[in-house]
Amino acid sequence: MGISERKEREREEMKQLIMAAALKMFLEEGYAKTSIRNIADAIEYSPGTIYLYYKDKDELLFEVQRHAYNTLLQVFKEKANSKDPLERLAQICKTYVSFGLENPELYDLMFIIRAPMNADESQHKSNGEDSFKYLIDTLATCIEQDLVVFKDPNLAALQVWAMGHGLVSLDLRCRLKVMSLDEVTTRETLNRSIDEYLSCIRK
Amino acid sequence: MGISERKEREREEMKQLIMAAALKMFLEEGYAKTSIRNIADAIEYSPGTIYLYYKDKDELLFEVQRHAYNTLLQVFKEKANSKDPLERLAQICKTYVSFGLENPELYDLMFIIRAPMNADESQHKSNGEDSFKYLIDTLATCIEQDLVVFKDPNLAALQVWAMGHGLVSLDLRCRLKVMSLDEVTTRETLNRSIDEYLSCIRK
DNA sequence: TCATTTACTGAACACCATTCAGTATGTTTG
DNA sequence: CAAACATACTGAATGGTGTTCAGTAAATGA
Repeated sequence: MGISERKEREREEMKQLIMAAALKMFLEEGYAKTSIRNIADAIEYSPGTIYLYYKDKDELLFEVQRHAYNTLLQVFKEKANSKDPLERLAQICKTYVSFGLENPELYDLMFIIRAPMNADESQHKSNGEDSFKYLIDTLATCIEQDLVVFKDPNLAALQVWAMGHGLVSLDLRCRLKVMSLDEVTTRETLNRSIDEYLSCIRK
Repeated sequence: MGISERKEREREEMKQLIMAAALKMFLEEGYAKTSIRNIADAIEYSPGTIYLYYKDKDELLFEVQRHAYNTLLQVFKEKANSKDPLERLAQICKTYVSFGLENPELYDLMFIIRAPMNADESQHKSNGEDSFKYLIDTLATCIEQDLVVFKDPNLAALQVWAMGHGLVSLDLRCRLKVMSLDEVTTRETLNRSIDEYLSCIRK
């Protein structure tokens, strides 16, 4: 009997419907300003229904994050695929920063917002791991070929990520105001910082 | 007549009372979980009273931030005051990271939380500027004495800050889970990253 | 002493996330 | 086919939130 299969499929479709609406509204209005009621309104169901598919608002955010991490990985595979590992590393960094600046709300959901990485310990390792692995692998190749000053790919990846995330998140949180540079140059400033940093770690 | 002076003083004391209670509760419970009602309860006033002294919850947060930035600057002056500019730079970085790890809630309020830097454009330049200037000055001295690879103190400060902030905020948001290192070594890992980075930018 | 200003209250408003008794529909079983 | 059961969904209710504002009581000034 294919009924239970159909039910399962319908359930998955419903989860997708909710997730898509949530994503859209998170991006347009931000996580905090998007209420379960709003999402329910948007998909023309009652608020209670959403709780039949997601435990709470955080679980919904978690689902959206998973989606976003996959997106980032896809972008990496598209725009950071040079054969030359050093070049690829540069592409990864530039792509990461562009991604953050062009999708500020999405970046927020992925890397800055509090919930739900803190509470829920179990599953999250898998979340975003692939994108991070993409960076680690590239750095491992760089290290193998003796192109960078690093020795441990993990530590190297942490450092590179920290630099990228630091630049993007300081900008998104308007902490670059203290530097008083006009908006047009913000992006250029960040890119120059990345370039300077990369030339530092190059051997 | 000293009445208006006394009133002014009393007003300032009341603002301090509210701010102190807010800070305490922000640190203990976090910004989001601290309600105006809770603060009012703590100081034994009605919720409405708080709005006679602060426009809204964000303005209260802003006041707390101002306080926190001053604290950070004091810590810098205490623990990062070596005569040798390179040494001082290292001290600043280490102090910054320690400050973040030891005061996670405070760090959150200062650098990660959304409100209110975004909305309110006017005053915030002054906020935290002093601490940033402390870093810029140190880097300017390093550049003068040709000790680092940088040329522009502003860009240099941005990069150093980004690295520090990146490391701390990724840790606070549990994004280092992807690296699966035991807790004891987290701090050591961050310190080693800082050291490695500093040796990169040294000439 | 009396009018006015000031400080404060706390109920009310419009939201929020979440729960759950109740309903209505789809599915399985006798 | 009908009755029993399972599933999907509703929407009102609970206990919270930030914020406002009419009303009160005390301090001040005339």
